Amino acid sequence: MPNHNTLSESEEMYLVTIRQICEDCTDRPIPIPEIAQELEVKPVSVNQMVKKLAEEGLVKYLPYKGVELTPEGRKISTRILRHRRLWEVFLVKSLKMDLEEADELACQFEHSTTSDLANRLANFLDNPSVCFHGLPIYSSEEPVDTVSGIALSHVNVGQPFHTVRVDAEEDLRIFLADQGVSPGNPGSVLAENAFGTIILETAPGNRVTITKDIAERVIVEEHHA
Amino acid sequence: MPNHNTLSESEEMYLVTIRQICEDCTDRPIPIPEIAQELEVKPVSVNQMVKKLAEEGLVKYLPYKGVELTPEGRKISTRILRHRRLWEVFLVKSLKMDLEEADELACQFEHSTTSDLANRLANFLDNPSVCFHGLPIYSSEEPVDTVSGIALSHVNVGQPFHTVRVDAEEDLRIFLADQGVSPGNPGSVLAENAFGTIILETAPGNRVTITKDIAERVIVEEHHA
DNA sequence: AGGTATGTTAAGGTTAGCCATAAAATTCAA
DNA sequence: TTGAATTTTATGGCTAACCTTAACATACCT
Repeated sequence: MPNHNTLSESEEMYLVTIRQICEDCTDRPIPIPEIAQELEVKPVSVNQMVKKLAEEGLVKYLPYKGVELTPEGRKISTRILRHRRLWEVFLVKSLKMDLEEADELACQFEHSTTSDLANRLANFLDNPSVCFHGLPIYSSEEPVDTVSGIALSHVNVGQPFHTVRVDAEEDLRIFLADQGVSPGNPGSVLAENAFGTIILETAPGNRVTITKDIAERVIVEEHHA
Repeated sequence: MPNHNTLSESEEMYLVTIRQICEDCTDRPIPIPEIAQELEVKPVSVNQMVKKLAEEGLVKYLPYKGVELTPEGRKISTRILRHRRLWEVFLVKSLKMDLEEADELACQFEHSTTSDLANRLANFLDNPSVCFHGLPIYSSEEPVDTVSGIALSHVNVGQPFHTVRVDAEEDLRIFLADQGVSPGNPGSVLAENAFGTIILETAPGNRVTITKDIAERVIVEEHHA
């Protein structure tokens, strides 16, 4: 039972930093030296923090590759950003503060903000969908692309889905992307055969066959109803 | 940069505790053992904290008598209570939170709340005069010291004054206090020389030389005819 | 004066957390 | 395969706070 309510400010900083690098680029793992540069600390320090976060199940560390957020880590960083941005909106919109001061305070307040409070605040503000920087204010429902993500290898035949993440090295990611299997892209499982492969359709008429062990590394979200 | 914005949570707790005992009873000095009991710590710990608060000019300590708030300490504890209670009102009234949870959060938020923010919040809430416990929400008017206090570096030669506050880290505060430059203590400026230092007399025959950049951090009130 | 209460000082222990250097081990990549 | 990069471990330092015990010092009051 990871204790996510007790993240230090520093842990939150690391998490959010990773999250934001993730968002800028795509889903590649973030190398430790890159995080170190961003936060202006030595790589070894990042290494330790990453180890800590990994123990808490918030990131997945692939040595020599980099760091990526687990669904849990993604959820938490999402929550942090949601809370910050809600406060920002409140401070700017309701209290007419300067954006810059508001951001600073929002960051402070976030540390003491429970999900319940955030929901109340969101409601009070008429559930804004973006902050004053134009960045999204995620819903309190766990953001689609994360919590409900499951491995493609576990998706039933006939099930439509869209890809959320591809846990693989660059070559494989590019190969899959070429076939239409990349974050955001929809698809459906046409069939599953006896040789440990599954057949997808990633666009009308565009069929792709991949092995199950590759499918295990493709995280998708199923389309329901 | 007043030292007063950088009180630790514990310092705030002590200050508010003293304040509240003061309000219950009248203006008698509060004995240290009483504070110790209230906060469930040993008297010696209170002694140290009181010493610290006294150095910062927030309380006046009368050995064997007790502690009382200085105007500055009163002002700060007032501000803390104001901020807490404003948050309480916002959380309960606008966000419909339970009073108990609201109080807890209000206490957290108060630590990051600037006067400016509090004023905006008060305004937003139509300047409530009591919180949900029926306790007063003090106004933001802050008299005395702030207005009349000026940096010792700006005091003219010959001018008598008394020290109001020393905006400095502990070592320097102690050093200055040893020389007679501490909140409440009088003095006068004897001379100013070409080396960027000034000479004070803090007691008959007791002369002190300090640099101007230190003097900049000593806030005093001038004695006018 | 003498006991009790209170104050003071010195020294140390604790918690919580971060970051760093150095050196050894491993992996990567040309 | 070999040098460069990366990782890991072990150690240490540092900040910021707070609280405590022990021992000594002082004041208060009868």
